[in-house]
Amino acid sequence: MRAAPTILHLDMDAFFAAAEQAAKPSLRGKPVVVGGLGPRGVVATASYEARRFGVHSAMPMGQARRLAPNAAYLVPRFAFYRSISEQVMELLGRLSPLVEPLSLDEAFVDLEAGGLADDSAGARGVGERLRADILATTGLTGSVGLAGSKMIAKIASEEAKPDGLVIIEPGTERELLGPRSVRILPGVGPATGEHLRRAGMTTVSDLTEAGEDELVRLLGRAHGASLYRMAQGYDDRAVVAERDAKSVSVEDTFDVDLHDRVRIRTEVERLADRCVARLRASGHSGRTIVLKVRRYDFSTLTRSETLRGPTDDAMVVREAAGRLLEAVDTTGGVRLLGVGVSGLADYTQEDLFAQAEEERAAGAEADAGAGQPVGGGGGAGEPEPGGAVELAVERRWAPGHDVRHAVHGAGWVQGSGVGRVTVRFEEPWSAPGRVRTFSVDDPELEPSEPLPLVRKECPAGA
DNA sequence: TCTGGGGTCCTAGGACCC
DNA sequence: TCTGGGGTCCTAGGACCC
Repeated sequence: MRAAPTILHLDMDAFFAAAEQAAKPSLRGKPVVVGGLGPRGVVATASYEARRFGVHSAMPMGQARRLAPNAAYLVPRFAFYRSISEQVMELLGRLSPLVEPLSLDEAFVDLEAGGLADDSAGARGVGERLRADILATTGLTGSVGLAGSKMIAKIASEEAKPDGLVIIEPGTERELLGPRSVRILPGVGPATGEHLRRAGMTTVSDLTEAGEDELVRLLGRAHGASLYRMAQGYDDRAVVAERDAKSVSVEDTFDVDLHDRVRIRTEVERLADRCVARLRASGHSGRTIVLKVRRYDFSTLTRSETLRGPTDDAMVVREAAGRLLEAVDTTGGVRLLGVGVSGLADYTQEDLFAQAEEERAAGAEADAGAGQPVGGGGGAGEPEPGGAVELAVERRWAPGHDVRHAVHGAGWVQGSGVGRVTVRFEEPWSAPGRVRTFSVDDPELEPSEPLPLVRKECPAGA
């Protein structure tokens, strides 16, 4: 809590969808929906044009398609969004050493620590300059909230959306929050909101009137106490630059439920391998292996096992996940499987060698007991069940992905099916382009990298 | 065409230890 | 000698966030 609004919250506007519109001139001003395109996909981000049809994040894709049948539907391209995000975070880093990213498109910045602003007018100047710089370097808009605390800065950026800046002056928080729904407070989601409503509390001032004891009784120690403070506009959480990862996990939802135990087992092993790859890439090893299973009826369970020491050995994680799976009833079918590792330790070379040996020994004991050694021959090179070729084609020509054609130049996949792929030829800085259709195995067509959204350093006079 | 994927934090009970 | 109290670790589940 500070006397000047020097905590800045930046939130990029409809980030994934806006990035796609910036890359694809023909989509500007049109409804765009980014998300999973499979039968069980959900919306990640909807452009403002699509939101007018009622489409929003986390909505099932099928529902979005009914609401906005003429929108463009695209799969997310995380590597592309990450590269834009890095440019934005770099700009934030120029404002202060204290930058706390919350996701690819959101961050807190402590302007006081940066020494660039110590009052309201200064903060506004920094915020407006930041928005201009973001637009100039990425071609995208972001909204800025400025306040004396994280919570209020975040509420301010929400009010500023889209493409705006809002300052909430310290001292005005309580009157601002009082009449608002409890749902604007961080940590109040559907369940807590409903809980509070049943207790007769719908606005923030209802919470302050109820008092801390009542909220603690209703919601538990930590949640109740923190909610009471938030409701009074009191929030002294610091902006924290570096936070250590606590877990790494991967999960897959399958287009159709899995029933075959053998198939389920191989999927778990695949997930274990992917999880370990991510774990190692992050420079960690971990001690607790978690298996997640979502059944046909959406009921979800987790089973975990803690090893004697941290590991980043794929076989160790596979075997642990496999043991956990053996104790799970999968009759009726499985819609999602996940494998995670928590209890992370920093990776060190010596540890790993010694621990791998130790776990191998422990694994051998366990196998002897269970009588179920992991079969040889399993692994990445195994033939896929039917549809592998179609799947590869789908991935290669996924909607929204960039391509290059030997004659027509740069473009992106608008759609594909029955052996054809439709490409729109345009670049971020060109006029909307025209569409052409090719065979999926046209030798002149190949996938390519995203183009920068803003043209670098044009030669003089351009 | 009903519900993604990657995380964080909290609670609660039992085991175990002092 | 019929029943304490606190701390930590582990497991499972749930709420929430983007």
